[in-house]
Amino acid sequence: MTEPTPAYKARLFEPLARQPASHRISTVIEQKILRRSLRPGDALPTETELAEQFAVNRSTVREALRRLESAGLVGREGGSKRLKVTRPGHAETASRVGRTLALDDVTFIELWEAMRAVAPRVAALSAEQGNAADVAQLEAIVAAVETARSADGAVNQVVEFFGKLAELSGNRVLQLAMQPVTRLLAPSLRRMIDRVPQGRTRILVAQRCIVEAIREHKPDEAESWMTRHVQDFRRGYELAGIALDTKVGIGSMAD
Amino acid sequence: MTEPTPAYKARLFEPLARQPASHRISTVIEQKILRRSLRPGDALPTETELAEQFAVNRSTVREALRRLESAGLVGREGGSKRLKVTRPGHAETASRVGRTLALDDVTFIELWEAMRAVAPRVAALSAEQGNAADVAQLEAIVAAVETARSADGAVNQVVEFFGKLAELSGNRVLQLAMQPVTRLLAPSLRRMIDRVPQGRTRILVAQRCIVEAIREHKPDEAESWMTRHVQDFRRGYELAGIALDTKVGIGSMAD
DNA sequence: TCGCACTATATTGTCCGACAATCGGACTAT
DNA sequence: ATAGTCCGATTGTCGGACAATATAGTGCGA
Repeated sequence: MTEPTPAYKARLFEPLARQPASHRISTVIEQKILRRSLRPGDALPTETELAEQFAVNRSTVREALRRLESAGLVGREGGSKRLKVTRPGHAETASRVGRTLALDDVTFIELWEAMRAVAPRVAALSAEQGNAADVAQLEAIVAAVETARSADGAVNQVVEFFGKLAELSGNRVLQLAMQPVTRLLAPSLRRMIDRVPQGRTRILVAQRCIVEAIREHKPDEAESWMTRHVQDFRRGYELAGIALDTKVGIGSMAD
Repeated sequence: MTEPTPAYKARLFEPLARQPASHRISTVIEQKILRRSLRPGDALPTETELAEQFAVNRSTVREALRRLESAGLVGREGGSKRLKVTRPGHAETASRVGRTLALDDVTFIELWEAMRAVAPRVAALSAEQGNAADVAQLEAIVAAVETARSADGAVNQVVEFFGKLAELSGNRVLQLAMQPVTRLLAPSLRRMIDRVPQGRTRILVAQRCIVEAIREHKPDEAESWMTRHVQDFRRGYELAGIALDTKVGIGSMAD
């Protein structure tokens, strides 16, 4: 599946890659950025200059730039005209991951498993790191979950809760891992809340316990509460009578 | 931090978004793909046709296409000329995530925490799912780790091991989460092996135990062995005298 | 009728030159 | 200092052009 080479025929030569100039150009610039020769904030040369330096037409340069732009490696700040080197924002990367997963028809249970793996550790780390201000922010979100009038609003706040938690953990890897998962899980959560009336209050209880554990810097408690919380989510989902292998849709991709 | 508006001055109007035509075009096509009007495998119209339909110049269409190409939403199969709709490959998405993290100067400890969260669950799931053929593949990789002559070779095989494990788990979310992490962790592992001679054999022992647990369908054992394995990795790292907050570099981005 | 070489056509990658819109400054008047 | 004006630089888009080559026919031989 991951091996494109047919096993029955050893290939002597790779198909020599004659990449279009535009592609090679974007690769060169990309490398410069990844190797920090070009640093975030630096302005790129103008299109005309680049065209001269690479000795190609400006149109060719532009195609390369569009590619880098889409990769999030360059972009504009404000209404500016010049392109600058930017570091790909987490939000954008996360949304790209979400897209990949959604197009892959991942199922609820796959997302849930990821949640089960990551969320408890995130909670534990947050309990180690969190300070009073952080806890206050979490409490604000929990309050918003409670008072949200629409189910959609509540769901969004729950997503926020996890996002903030990931932020508090101080771990950008876990943060980036969690973001697409929660976003894709949101529609499922929405349906679950609709069909299981007590679901929302159970969420609130769990959140309060987690926040409490974080406030008191008890990682183990935070972790175990989060574990229970995630388990609960699945149970609610089953209770709602939705199949675990339901494909999550694109509904949540609100770029 | 996330609020660019100065607090002291309420902004009355949003900056009105004048998107370039090429950008709007790529968005339109992207939406068609995400909403499954265009499905993977479908061929896009030719550039000339698109230019006619959108009533723009071909150059403009091309810029839009480069954007989509970079997003992994369209691409070519083989040496083909026509662009086809493709689902963004996991490999590509994973490498993009890796890039984002690397440019963010994530530290060893952050990656390790992610590993700690995900890997044990992956092992457990694999133990539930794995069949004899899968186990054989894992054993092959373990053997390769043992017989690898160069340290680099061994490290690559270890990465392979985790990759295969993630594949066996049948969970594409965890698979996608794990891939960038292991790849970014590879150089650290390399250095660790260099400095801690017994590291390699410890890895082998752990891998054997994990494979054994998978063969016998014992998720709990697989999980706890993996937990120990990951803990061990960290200990080896500390033993090697490398700071836990060492930034991982771009070294592993071998696109 | 099938398979294969060969040709014609379509399509892409790149180039050239052009132009309107507008952004960044410099310079000026209030 | 602020607002108004002017100008060069830069981007976004356009139209047309051409070589290279993938694709589709087309015809030929078995």
